[in-house]
Amino acid sequence: MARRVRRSNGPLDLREQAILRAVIEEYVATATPVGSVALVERYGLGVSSATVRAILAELEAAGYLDQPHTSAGRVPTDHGYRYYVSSIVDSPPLSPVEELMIRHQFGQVEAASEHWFRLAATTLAGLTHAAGLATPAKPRAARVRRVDLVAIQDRLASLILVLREGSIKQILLSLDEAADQAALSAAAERLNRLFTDQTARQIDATLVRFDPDDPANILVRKVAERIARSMREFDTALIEEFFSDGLLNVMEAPEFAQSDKLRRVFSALENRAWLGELLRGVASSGRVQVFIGGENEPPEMHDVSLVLAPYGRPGRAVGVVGVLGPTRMSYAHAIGTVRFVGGLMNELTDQLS
Amino acid sequence: MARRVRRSNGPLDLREQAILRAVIEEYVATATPVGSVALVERYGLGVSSATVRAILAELEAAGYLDQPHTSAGRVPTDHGYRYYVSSIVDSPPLSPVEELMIRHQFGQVEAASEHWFRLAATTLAGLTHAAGLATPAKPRAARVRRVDLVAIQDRLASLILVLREGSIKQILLSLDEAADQAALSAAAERLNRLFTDQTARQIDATLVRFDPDDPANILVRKVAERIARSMREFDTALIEEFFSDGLLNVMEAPEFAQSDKLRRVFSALENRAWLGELLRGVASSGRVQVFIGGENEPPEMHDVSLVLAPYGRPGRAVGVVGVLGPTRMSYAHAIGTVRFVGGLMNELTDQLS
DNA sequence: GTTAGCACTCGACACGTGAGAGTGCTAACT
DNA sequence: AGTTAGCACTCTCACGTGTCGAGTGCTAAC
Repeated sequence: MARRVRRSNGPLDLREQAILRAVIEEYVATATPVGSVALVERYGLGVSSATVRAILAELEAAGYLDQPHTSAGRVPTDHGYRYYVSSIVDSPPLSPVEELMIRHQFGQVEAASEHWFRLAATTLAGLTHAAGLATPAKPRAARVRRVDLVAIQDRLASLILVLREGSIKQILLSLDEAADQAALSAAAERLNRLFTDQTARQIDATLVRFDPDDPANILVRKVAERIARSMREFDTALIEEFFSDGLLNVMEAPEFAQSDKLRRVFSALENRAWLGELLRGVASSGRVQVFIGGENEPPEMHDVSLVLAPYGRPGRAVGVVGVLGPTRMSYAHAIGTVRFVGGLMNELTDQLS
Repeated sequence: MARRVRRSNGPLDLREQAILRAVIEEYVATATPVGSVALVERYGLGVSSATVRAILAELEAAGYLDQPHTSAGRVPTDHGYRYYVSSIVDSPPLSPVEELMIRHQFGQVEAASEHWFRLAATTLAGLTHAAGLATPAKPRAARVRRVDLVAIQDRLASLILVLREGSIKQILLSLDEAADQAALSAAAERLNRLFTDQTARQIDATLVRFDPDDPANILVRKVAERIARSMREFDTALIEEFFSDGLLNVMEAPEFAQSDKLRRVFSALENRAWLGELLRGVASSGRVQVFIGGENEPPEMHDVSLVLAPYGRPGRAVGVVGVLGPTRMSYAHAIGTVRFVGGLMNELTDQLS
């Protein structure tokens, strides 16, 4: 008699929490539905399997767990994972050893900032055994750091445009009339004097005041217009670049062993609109965020989770690093790792102005 | 009576060739072992299935075909594919429509040469429904095109090194003593005067003649050494970068549907030593090359084939583009496409000096 | 409120069977 | 001599069946 019935849908009591955690951890480790007996055996809960069964039934009724079929163990739902994740906001950080290893890897890469974000993705992939994701830090509005012009042929020049925050663009220019390296260098010098630290909008404003009849302005104007155009493109792009590594790690998870689910996930990643919106949200939130299975809008992403952290300087230049893994993922570890790598990227980008 | 027996292991006669081709084309199309009946039905060979069977048995004995089990149809061996490939050296080129599409795509990319090779990989992946591969054109010995120094903080500067053939490196420099932008610009100017078009070796030679006691030389020397070091690293790297796209296309092939073979292929691609050697060979061969299944040394690559073409200028700067697909691949189409894209990359890199 | 006991459910696995595809061989035909 | 129809044979694959075991929910006793 006296069957346990949840008195309310209020917060879970301590024992329920413990069992939910145990189910999730066991399931994350084994990838098979977990039953009441295994639970009491491996987690020393101090009660019998029958009691655990009663609680499992409650947790299922409350939507935290699910049962693939009548006589199978329980599996966490997205809702269950969400509860679990919110209970570990203050997750244990990485071990000092791991931190040192990561810092060492970044030390190797010779301060080539345009490669940092790739390295972040690779590192995250290695540490979490999931896919690592990263975008470069993208300023809200690009500013010129340095302009250079190199002669290639008579009427062909290479424009090298270095933006603040370390992005470099190389653009081929075809000129209206021949110009030697000296002329190009002079033009570049003038461009630097005029436009260093300026945004596309500011360049446009300056150009308006140019004397259209002065022949000395022709080359400079042409290049400046090209620069402004390139910067406008850069500004309007949602994500300039997007790097992922270790997608193969995810393939190893048994839930993706054979189905083509994973392939759909990969294609969905090409959907820049959704991803861009997501990343933008994370970037402006300023903290680590977790998106679990069905919480992701595209149906293809319902079987995977994302753990994302922003880095950079809010309002100036921001990027995102994170991991993508199966919903059945070690969130505590993933969150700790992503948080640390995000912090490291903060430090690194701080060095660059 | 009078069972057909191959009189010699000389070249195949016309009918045998036709049947071998038919088997391969049918198998490439259907991915299932092909039997004698299907063959006469779909390829109007003008003989009965019994005759075809006799010939199939011969081709099998000669090593061109294989039988998964007694009562299955035939499947081409690597040897069979090799024969087929060598019989289509003068493969039909792409259709004009396809060529136009490709050119159009490259037209879109705004002459940013460091992205061309990626685009080549992406294009190849799309056209062949296999994985596209590409390396950037890598000069035998890097030469300086342009050096630039940008102040970041008091003792921190960004060195921007543009190499010929379009490669750009950004390197963070920590200075021994503070230097403002003017000082850095002056140093950069001097570096450009001294070292434009020089190799790492030539820079080293020039530095030896520097007066070690002249304080004006300190900054220039430090930067020059860093430049030379970076260029030496660049020179010794087998493949600077290696880009692949569309690995997912290969996943769609039924032979890789579930097994983890493909994962091993992916890992094998990380084996830079083998791949570097292979690419180097292709680059110096000057023509499209095909590597079929077991012809690849690493055992993980025994189920895939590579079609690779070099581009660039022999002796100066060369790169490789190509595709990776299942052994059961449409070689004629792949070869035609790879050849065309390789030629296009030739045109494009020719523009840059 | 907890626990032992028990009937019940359902997937996983092994096994057996039949259909179908494709072969090699033989004997007759051109 | 080369080609073809016919046929027995082999092997895979799909399907249905039966058994096993894990895990459950329920009930009655503690």
